[in-house]
Amino acid sequence: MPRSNKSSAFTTSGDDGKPFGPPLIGALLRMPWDAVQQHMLTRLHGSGFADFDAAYLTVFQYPGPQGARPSELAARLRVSKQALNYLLGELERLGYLERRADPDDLRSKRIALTPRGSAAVGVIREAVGEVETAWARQLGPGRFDDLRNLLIELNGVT
Amino acid sequence: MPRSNKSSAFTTSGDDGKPFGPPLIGALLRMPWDAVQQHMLTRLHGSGFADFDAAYLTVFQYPGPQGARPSELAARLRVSKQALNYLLGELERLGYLERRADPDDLRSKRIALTPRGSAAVGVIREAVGEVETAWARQLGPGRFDDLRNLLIELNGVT
DNA sequence: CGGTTTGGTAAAGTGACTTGACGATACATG
DNA sequence: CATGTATCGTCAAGTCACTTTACCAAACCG
Repeated sequence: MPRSNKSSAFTTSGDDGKPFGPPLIGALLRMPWDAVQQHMLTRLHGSGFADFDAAYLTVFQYPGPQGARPSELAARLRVSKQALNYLLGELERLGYLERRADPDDLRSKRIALTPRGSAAVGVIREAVGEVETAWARQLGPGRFDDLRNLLIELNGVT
Repeated sequence: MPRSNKSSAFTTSGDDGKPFGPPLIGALLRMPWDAVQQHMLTRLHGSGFADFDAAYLTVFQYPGPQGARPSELAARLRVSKQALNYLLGELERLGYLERRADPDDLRSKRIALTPRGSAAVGVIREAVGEVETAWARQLGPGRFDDLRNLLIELNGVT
């Protein structure tokens, strides 16, 4: 996030004496999103990846950095290529990935996950899966599928 | 947003030759959330609040800063009180709010929105409402209500 | 070929954070 | 009442994920 995990507002208090309005759609999306993020970090830190900082999650956003060129990935993540390169340097230093020469273009590089990086990806997936399981149990499986399908449709629009 | 509009990952690419998995629940929540945030900022910047930075949205998170004490708000937002105080200083300098003495506790302050601050809150609400309207039209009104209700139930759990 | 665009990087600066320390007020206990 | 302790806001210094500016080298384009 940019700064990583900080972020934003979605609805606000009533002024003065007035009662609050109901939570609006922004807050409703943000809060479970925060919960997913938090669970991913907790599981990473407890699985041998204590050096995995919240900021690095940006790089691993769907569909992940594997095989991408730094410029392309920076554009996808909407940060400058310098900012991304800083994060890639940290991740390379910690052994999560490597920047390899691209045989097809001598100017370019390709990002390759190391075994350690792939293992971290596995933990992230597990963590997300655990959250999905917990939510499915809470809502009931059919209704969780409804939620997922509605979100997929919404993402298609956005 | 922290950092402003950047943020985090939720699912990742398949390694090497394998195909990608489907978008997981994290990504599905993050993407429309980003869209809401972006629309709020766009509307603010186009409505006389060009100096409203993305970082300030943090302070206006539901249910907003009105009447809160800085320490309490910092705890709610999970940032240090120093970090919040920095943002409050900026927002006070720009005329969005004031920190007033608390008559009940001489150590404490209370945050009060200025008219300008309340106007910005109004624009934020409008912006969220516009997004809701657009999504309701896309999904159909009944299905948008379903989405909202599922999210409310999920937030009740979290 | 020569001019322009594209990919990565180095350098310097910014701003939203952090931790540490502090004085002032509130509160709890003897 | 006195005295220790917890809490409030703030100052100061440092960190780090960014940004803008500037480059060089390779690719592409006529």
